Amino acid sequence: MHQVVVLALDGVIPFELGIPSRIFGAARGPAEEPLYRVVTATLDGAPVMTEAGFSITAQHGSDALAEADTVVIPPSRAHEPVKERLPLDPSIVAAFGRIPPGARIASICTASYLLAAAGLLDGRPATTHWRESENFQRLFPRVAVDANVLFVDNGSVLTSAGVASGVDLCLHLVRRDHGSDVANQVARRCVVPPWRDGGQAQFIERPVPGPVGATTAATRAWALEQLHRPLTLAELAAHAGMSVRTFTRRFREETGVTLGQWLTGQRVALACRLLETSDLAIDHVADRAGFGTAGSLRHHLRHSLGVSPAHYRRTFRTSRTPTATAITA
DNA sequence: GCTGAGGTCCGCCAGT
DNA sequence: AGACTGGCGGACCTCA
Repeated sequence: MHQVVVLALDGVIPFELGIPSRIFGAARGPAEEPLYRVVTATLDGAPVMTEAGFSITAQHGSDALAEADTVVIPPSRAHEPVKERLPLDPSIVAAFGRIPPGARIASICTASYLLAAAGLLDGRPATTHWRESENFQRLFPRVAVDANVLFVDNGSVLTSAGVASGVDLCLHLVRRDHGSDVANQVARRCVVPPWRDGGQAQFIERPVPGPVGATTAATRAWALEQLHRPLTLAELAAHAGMSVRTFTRRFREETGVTLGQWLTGQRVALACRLLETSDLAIDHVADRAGFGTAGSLRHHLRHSLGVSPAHYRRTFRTSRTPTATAITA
């Protein structure tokens, strides 16, 4: 079973600490079987004092990280030395070293400081609590900070904005692993919205070409300008100066997804932006985002976000407020 | 929801 | 020998 390890560091904030076990723990398969095992660990297995003044006793030490498929780090006081430009505590570095190479690592709120200090966010987009974004960007110029999103998914490394966006992040991971239906059920069980209303982008998915030096990066950037028209594998391979086979292989290695999945993800994101910011008819949105028909757009939007285009637009537009940025705080 | 055409993905394998 | 490339073909997916 997929194992989620929540790493509770000294001074952890109890609210965020509880989010992963609540969300992942509520995910059920067709026969009501749990889909995740969630365990909480501390660095040495000893109790830690929370930011709320009570201590918690976890049943695992950082050795549990070696068995993790997903590691979630809630915010704590542990990032304070990083803000003073001190190196990451060796015990945290050692704990990170135990995480298997294939595992995902996700931070909630200011825990993104720890991921950045460990170099996991270099050259990648990320987010953090909006009040910290300026300072974060100053400390980590190699990270592309976006304070206007609820979370950023880089495939194996994920960051979320303040506090409750941890819920959105965990729901996103459930959706990624098991689809919208399971994620929506979790949301219903936990009485939270399956996706968040708000005056800012709901999420971004691999928004920029991947690692620096990636050989398909220029072609991906080029493709982003051409989303409105049909793009074929052969055409993109030719643009990259590779055979179709090599391009397919490189693309998978560099992005973690296939070309088709990536294109669909980018087109869904573009359609969402058009739905949010324009009054274009649905079939015009479909056309501009490169979906052949409105039916195709509907299919993909429902698959990715669990809602229809009209529903998405209605929710987003009616909830927009001038103080929207405060919603993620 | 079904269907057929065309596109995509990826294991396999030979060539460099 | 080992790494990389690219063609082939069958399974699978997407779209209208």
